[in-house]
Amino acid sequence: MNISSEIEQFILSVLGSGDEITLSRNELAQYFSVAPSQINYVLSTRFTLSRGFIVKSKRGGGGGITLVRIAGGEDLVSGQLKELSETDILPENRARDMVERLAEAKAITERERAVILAGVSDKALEGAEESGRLRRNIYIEILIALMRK
Amino acid sequence: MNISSEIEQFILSVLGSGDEITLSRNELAQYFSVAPSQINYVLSTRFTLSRGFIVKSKRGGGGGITLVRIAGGEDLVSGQLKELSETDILPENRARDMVERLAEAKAITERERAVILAGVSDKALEGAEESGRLRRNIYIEILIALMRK
DNA sequence: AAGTCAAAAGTCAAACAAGGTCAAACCTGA
DNA sequence: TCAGGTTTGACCTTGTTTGACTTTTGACTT
Repeated sequence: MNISSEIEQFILSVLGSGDEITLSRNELAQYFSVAPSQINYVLSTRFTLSRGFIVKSKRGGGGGITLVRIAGGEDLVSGQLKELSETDILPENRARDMVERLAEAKAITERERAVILAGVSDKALEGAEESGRLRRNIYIEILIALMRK
Repeated sequence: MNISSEIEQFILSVLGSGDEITLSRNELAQYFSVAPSQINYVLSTRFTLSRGFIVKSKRGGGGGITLVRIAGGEDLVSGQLKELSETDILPENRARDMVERLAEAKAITERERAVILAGVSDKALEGAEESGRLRRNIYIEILIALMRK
């Protein structure tokens, strides 16, 4: 496993089932012997909004970084549908984050998560023209199905 | 024996009776003194779905290639995978039948059924070239996801 | 109250570390 | 001989790690 993922796991384990944690970028970087900016990398790739986190930070003496896990909104699904109505294409990364978000919020089960991720993966769509548009279509249909259940 | 077959045998012997192995493309290539892309050749000719393997990979630092041997073909899911490995296209009505069979056998839940049907529906794939091939791809990925859970 | 400064955190691009693709060259057995 | 499988290498894409430089902020002077 790479260091970024270890740091992610570490943060998640300290967070436990809580929904907020404050940490020091420099301390964390030192603890893992990496460049401080690596912490930013971890935050921006692993603790994104679409994965259900908000990152707040303050610079200067006594500053720090706070991660907040946001509660699963009741109609995340229709929120995502609305979100999709405003774009033409859906890149794989973004789709993945959206699905993770549903899982995070317990709007879907582990298995459903795996199934949906598989269905909108680059692998599944490989060879297709305009895969971004297609992925959006597929995901929209899936969201509609979820909403009806 | 050619080098590709030797590499195949080597991988199989390391895999032994296990059903999963992770390897490094570069290391393996170096070990056999071949071009790294030869490993891709071996994977794509020897470790195919129809021979009972799925290949996953990740690029970048900490990346690697994982081979998974799929179950012998007793259960419905791997049976369907095998079935699909023998065709190029999957029309919507046939996909629907296959999904219904899974639901019938309780291999998937009601919601999973709805999600999968949505994902492989004509509606979702509307506008795509070669929707039959695409649908087959998507359904294969979904089956693989189901199998791994 | 204003100025200074060190202690945070942020940004960004380059380097590094995988794996992927594709086509040309190369074998080899009917 | 020649078609099909094999081997190689040049170039591509994605994900990670590092470091130099910038910005913000609170505490401490004056």
